[in-house]
Amino acid sequence: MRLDSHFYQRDVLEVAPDLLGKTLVRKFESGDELRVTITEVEAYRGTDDLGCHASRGITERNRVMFAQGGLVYVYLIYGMYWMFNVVTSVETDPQAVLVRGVTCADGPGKLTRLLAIDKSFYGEDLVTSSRIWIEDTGVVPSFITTPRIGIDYAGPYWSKVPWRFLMST
DNA sequence: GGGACGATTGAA
DNA sequence: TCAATCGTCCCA
Repeated sequence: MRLDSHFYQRDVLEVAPDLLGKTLVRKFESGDELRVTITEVEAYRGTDDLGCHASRGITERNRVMFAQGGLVYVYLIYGMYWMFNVVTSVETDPQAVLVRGVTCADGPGKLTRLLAIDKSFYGEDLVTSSRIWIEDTGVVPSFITTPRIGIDYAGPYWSKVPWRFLMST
């Protein structure tokens, strides 16, 4: 069953771990569906979080983070990889979950390549989209947490907050 | 208008 | 350890 807006419009620290074990579905124009299980995510939370793109205020790139939960936030990194994020919480509260890993693709850049996700998905609504959405599976996997990856620039506190969630079963 | 820099990856 | 590669952001 497809996750609805209530699932997404909660605090990112609740949504992020809840996304583990869920099924990310990508439906192509050909009609083929690629279904993968989310295994690794990271939470980015508000303007105080120096690791979060929203920490420097609203910009052209991050504006969708300030919209309601359930929308897709996609951006290009290192000039070659698209990062797939799920916006959470409510309007004006900028939060997002970076999906870092799924079954069949063990990295954020690899999974967007596998699922053919690019800038055209910016602002896509996971609640109503016909080409990408997330389904509940009824499975509640156990998980572990670690600091987030690749954000040393965020300083000693924010670079070490244990907001990376990894499925452990 | 110009320069620095990534929420990464894969090869040396 | 290091290059690839370019849109975004910030300063001038």
